[in-house]
Amino acid sequence: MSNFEALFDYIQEISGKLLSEDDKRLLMAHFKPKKLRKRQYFLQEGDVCKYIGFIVKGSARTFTVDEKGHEHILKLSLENWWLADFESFYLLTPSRFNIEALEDLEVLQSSNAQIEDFLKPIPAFSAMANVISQNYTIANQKRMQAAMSYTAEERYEDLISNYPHFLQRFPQNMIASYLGLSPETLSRLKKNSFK
Amino acid sequence: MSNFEALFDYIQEISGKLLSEDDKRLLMAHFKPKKLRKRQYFLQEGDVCKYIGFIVKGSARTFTVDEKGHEHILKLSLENWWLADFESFYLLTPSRFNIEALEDLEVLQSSNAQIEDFLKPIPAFSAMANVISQNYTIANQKRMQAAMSYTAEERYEDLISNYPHFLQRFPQNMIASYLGLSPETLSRLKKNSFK
DNA sequence: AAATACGCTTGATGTAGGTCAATACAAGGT
DNA sequence: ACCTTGTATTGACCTACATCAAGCGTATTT
Repeated sequence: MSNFEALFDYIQEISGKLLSEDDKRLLMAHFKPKKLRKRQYFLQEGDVCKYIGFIVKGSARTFTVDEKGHEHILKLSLENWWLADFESFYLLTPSRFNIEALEDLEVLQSSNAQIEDFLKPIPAFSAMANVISQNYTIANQKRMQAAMSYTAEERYEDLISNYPHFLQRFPQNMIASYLGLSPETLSRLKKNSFK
Repeated sequence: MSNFEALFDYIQEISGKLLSEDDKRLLMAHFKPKKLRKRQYFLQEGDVCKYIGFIVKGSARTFTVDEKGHEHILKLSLENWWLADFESFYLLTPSRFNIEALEDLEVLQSSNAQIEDFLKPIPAFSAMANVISQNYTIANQKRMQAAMSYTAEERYEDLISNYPHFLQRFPQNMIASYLGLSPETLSRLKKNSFK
């Protein structure tokens, strides 16, 4: 038995609507619990992202590998976040991203086709989908602006104030990559900001 | 009389659905034509973005000004694109962005409240909204990845292949800012890639 | 038609942050 | 308990790109 309550609570909170017992049954029938151990991949570059996952427990990173072999983390994800490469998921194209568990991971996953099945019948779910897509658009806009206008130090301070728990959950080299910095630079930057 | 046909065509093409005559009347009643001359602002930093605009003719830039007074262009927009700071528009918070006409601009604009009025009644419109939000998410993901993983030159080549018409419509210094480069760097970069 | 502003290029110089390498320590696996 | 692997720090050096400044051609403005 897996924790569907986390998913139900999440949908109800984000959408501001209640789920009926039928809704819940429908969700339980279409979302499958899946466990990944640390280091396992939820998605590998080149594969189509067939599933979207809701994180019940654990953490993950979404990253690319460039031609020089360097990794770039685009997203760090925790409990109550969705896990997917949306481009690949929506368009069914091969993904350029890897998604890897950073801690043992429990997700509830569902396929593109199945999601369509309850977008219409469950009003709370489609309301949630709309809110999320708004939030994503906003977050992306902010992140893009930060990447363009802020210095490394400002971006780090931004992270501290917006996602303070990241510092506890993710090692510093992951944070550095997420900020677009080398681990050395982040280390130095922290030292200087403390004097 | 203004060109609503462009808007109708756009909605129908993106959504894959037809608009009824009633739909069209509803849209015409709620979207108002607005003209801006080159250099005029569609949105100013600090104001709430009350309107979303559909560009019928012309072009615009969305940019921020940092504390050193430097401008950073986040978006360049042309015909058949939507114009808004979605964060401000959705949440009704003061915007950090400016949106300025780069050429004489004709838009069809509507307020947040009015948009809600036809999200439900016009199926083609809500289908379009969903597709657009998907496209935005995808485009943002790509852009973020490009900003993190690519060099200046790669980003420029990316732009050439994805938006070749940008080079005709926007001056080079705007392109540079959009790519996160100084105008001098872009100029040099072009010279080198031609040998 | 003159005056002004704007956009592009080129050169000289500056700097934020990357790369490489060494060390130290903590954590997991067997 | 040992060995391996991952993570953080620090120093020396490097590079991509920014900044500053000057010159030039082409639009705009008056």
